Amino acid sequence: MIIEKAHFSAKDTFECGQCFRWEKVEDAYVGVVGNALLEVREKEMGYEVTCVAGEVDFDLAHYLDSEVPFEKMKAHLMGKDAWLEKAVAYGNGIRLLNQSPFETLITFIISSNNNIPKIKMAVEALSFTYGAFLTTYKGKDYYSFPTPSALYEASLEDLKVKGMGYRNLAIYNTVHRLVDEQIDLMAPYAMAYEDGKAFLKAFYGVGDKVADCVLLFAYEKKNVFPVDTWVKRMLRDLYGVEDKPKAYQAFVDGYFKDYGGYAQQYLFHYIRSL
DNA sequence: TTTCAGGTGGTGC
DNA sequence: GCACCACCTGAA
Repeated sequence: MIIEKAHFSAKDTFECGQCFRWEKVEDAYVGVVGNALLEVREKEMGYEVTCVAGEVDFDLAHYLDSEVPFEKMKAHLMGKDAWLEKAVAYGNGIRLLNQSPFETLITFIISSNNNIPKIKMAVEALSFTYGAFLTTYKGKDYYSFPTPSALYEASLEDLKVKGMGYRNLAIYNTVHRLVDEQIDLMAPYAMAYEDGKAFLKAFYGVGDKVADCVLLFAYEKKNVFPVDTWVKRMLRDLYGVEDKPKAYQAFVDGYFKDYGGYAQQYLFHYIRSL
């Protein structure tokens, strides 16, 4: 599969903090998605996506969010203000990936009060121990992200030492509830934003920010605008939003109503580069 | 040695 | 509601 460069860049997409299993290997990006090891390599005519090992049993174009009307969206966002204009130009190739609900839920629970290198290490450790071996590629072993039933076998202590730390309880509770209560993680796809958020926040360790990230990155709620400390700082410095919990939400709901998820990613990516 | 990092839940106003 | 704090951990 070839993706045109007009509205895609591997660096922008895989390094903007939405995913934790893609990394640059030599001159290409390599990542595990589902039961496949994918490679994205820049060529003259566009980015070539190939399956290195395993099976692509999902819609690859949809995973890469190819259906968005990028011209229209970018024109809309760039017209809003000078910051968005710069941010969209800077992160022009960002795509909001449509990721697996379970993997996104677990990895964003791990992300709370944490940083990207440590999150990546913890996710790799989980996959190595509880996932399925895919292949060895360029000297590195790759494993799929574990299923709920595989993670069910993990003890609290093992989750702790594998890099989850005190978040071990949140992971353990979430996985055990999913399996024991046979909770259907497909349900939020059909829910309105507020219902999906309540569904996710019912899991221990999931608050506003993690719930919003999962809704945006997995459940395709593309107007959701997750607010973390960086975004708070940005809203305060760029838009003069008052430093109070409700003020952020009120501003975001009003100002970033359309394409809020993309607006958040463009701005987030941009301010972190300054 | 102290502080901080891409939050959350518990506690006490 | 809102403010404050502990919490695994390791890098600066």
